[in-house]
Amino acid sequence: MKIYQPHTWPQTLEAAITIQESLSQQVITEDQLREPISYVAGVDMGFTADGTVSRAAVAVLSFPDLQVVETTLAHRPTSFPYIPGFLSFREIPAVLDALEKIQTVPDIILCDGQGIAHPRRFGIASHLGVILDMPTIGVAKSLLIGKHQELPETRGSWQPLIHKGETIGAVLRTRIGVKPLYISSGHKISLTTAIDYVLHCTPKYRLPETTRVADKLASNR
DNA sequence: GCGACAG
DNA sequence: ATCTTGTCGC
Repeated sequence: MKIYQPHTWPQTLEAAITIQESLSQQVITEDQLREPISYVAGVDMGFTADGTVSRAAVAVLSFPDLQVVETTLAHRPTSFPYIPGFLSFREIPAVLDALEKIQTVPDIILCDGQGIAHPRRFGIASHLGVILDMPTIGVAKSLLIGKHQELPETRGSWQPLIHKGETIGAVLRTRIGVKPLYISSGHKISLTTAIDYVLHCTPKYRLPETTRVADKLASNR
């Protein structure tokens, strides 16, 4: 798919914050999808043992049957350290390289990490969504910010994630007896719709099939 | 000032 | 994220 290069990549946290505060104003948390959805994609990152090389993987699956239709990989030198709150600056460059190779343009992208459940409401899913101007969902395995009530053990149960009095996402149980997932709107999708799609993509395991396929490729296994 | 902290 | 062995359960 064709990628329109957005902004230049910052070299300081101060510059990164300026970008986040500016672009976060473009995030849309209402449904603006092209339905019916035919393809969903998952993106994930892996790094070489010494961390100097980033490896991005993209997996496009058909929807709703979830069959793998295409995968791509991209490598590039790691250029930004991991700093909580700034994950996108470390991972998006390589992700864009991998997405550029994709022939089957997905209708929704599930990202590893937060959407608007972020200090400045601009996690990696939102950042990628704004750059691509397409629907993205934040699917994180752990909490970055926010608080929530206890979650029932039933699959599909969820609780709103609250930060500074506002609902920024949801804690979702995709399987009984395992840790929940942290879901949030990335761009052009509402929280409830995002939850629906995540549940549809997790028929058997804790993580979405999209993420599992991309994960395996990114970890080089 | 003291903790918390996506991957 | 990555480094690591065995172990519990379907």
